[in-house]
Amino acid sequence: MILNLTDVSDEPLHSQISRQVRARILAGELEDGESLPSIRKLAKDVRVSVITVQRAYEDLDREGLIQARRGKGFFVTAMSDSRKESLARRRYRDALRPVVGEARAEGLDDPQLEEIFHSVLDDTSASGDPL
Amino acid sequence: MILNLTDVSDEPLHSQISRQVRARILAGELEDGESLPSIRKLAKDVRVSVITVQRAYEDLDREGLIQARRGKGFFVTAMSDSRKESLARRRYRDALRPVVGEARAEGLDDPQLEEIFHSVLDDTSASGDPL
Amino acid sequence: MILNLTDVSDEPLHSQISRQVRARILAGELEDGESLPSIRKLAKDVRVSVITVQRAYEDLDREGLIQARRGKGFFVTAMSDSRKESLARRRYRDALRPVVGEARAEGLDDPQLEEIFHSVLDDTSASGDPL
Amino acid sequence: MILNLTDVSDEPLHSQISRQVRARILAGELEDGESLPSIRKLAKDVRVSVITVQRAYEDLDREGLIQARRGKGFFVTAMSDSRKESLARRRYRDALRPVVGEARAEGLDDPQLEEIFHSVLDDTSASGDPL
DNA sequence: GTGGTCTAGACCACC
DNA sequence: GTGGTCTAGACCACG
Repeated sequence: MILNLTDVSDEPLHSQISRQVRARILAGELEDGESLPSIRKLAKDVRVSVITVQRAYEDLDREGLIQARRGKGFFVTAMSDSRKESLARRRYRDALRPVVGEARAEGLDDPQLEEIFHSVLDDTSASGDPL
Repeated sequence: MILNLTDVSDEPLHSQISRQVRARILAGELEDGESLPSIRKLAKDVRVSVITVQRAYEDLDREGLIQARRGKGFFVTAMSDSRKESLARRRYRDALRPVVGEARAEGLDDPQLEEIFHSVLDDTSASGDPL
Repeated sequence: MILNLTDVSDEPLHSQISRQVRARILAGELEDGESLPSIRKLAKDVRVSVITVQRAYEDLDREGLIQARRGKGFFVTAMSDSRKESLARRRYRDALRPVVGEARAEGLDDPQLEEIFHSVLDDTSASGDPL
Repeated sequence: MILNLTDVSDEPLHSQISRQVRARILAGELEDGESLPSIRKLAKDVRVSVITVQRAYEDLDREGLIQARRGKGFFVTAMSDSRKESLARRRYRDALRPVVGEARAEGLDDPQLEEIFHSVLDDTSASGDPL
């Protein structure tokens, strides 16, 4: 598995890992029941400590997106597409709320918020994987 | 000055302070040239360490929103309304980009992103100060 | 023999096997002297490794519930009903003690412990095989 | 804070720690808002690694029993007594269910389950802190 | 081979 | 001082 990691970010490494794996699961790029790379293998591949990958997987496990099977490794939890979409929507909504709230507090009104939202949609629509 | 601060949050205290002061400046609630509470007074009012307020003011100073006058304290930088709006727009845009990027990576398409964006606009429009 | 096994559980597979076989022996569902499925057959039936079944049988052997006869496989040890009951009581008691101890440490008093105990008895009395 | 830890148990150290701290919180022995020993201090006191204590606190934090305050340490979350009791009841109930289920599967009937339950209550009622 | 736990030691941001 | 993150290396149970 290929991940884009950087240590010049505020975001902890384990969070970068879990975020990117989560995106692939929710987007359906990883099939239900598909096995994830083992902790050790992924750690080696992306050049981080075993524990860092472990924390990332732990987080996804707690979210219910992946499951550890004894002695076999981690596997993508079976979920309906609508369940995946629902999770993605909730995450997006939760992330959006404070952004909109702060922009409003800084004096922007709804038409402005909309206009800029659309320009961001357009700017980024054609780009490759943004993670 | 009244600020809503909490120490059970991921956001550092100094950042909570600078964010709320910044919002008032950009929203025009603090007049150009108006003096800000002294570091010591604000620290006392909001019950945080002097150094925490200092750090918040430093951040705003670096952004150019406030200016220190030797021996007299900090003052709101004179800025045109369009300049303020431009700053707010840029901040909003920069905050929005990764949120939209991640939601797209998780499989949401533009109509979904729009729909949820509007529902967030509606949900939060009538609320009080969201900071 | 039909067993309910899952590898997404904290309980090791071999322990799930030995637990379910043990229950059938103590409940009298397996006759004294009855032969158990061979290690290989059971492993095939329930889709686990031979070594996993082996380990389960070893545990039961050590407990004296089953006995290996050279070249013939494993057989249920002959035991009186009262002996079986006594073993079941002891296991239950040993499992109960820490549960009660922890609940007490968390502030529950005896009437509460009793009330919840009875509600659990009622809740689960009509259920099917709980293993 | 004094904790009873043993490394000859199946239970991981961090779980022993969180379990004992949890019991004190739910039993009301630690007041709302009271500060817990710092991770480093407790680690030193009970002679385990800093990380082991950190995991224990992390678990309690996720359960909502304690909260980290930036730069100040961990504090007991304010909770009503009924909330505490409710949490203790749920934990007890969840722990009880599989114990009763297994005993039933091993052939014990309700009068037997009750009788032994009461004998366990009596046996352990006068004992000191069982953790 | 797999994940789970624990260790010692380090650096960072925050207060 | 505090907690948060990361590292390298170890041992264990499980399959």
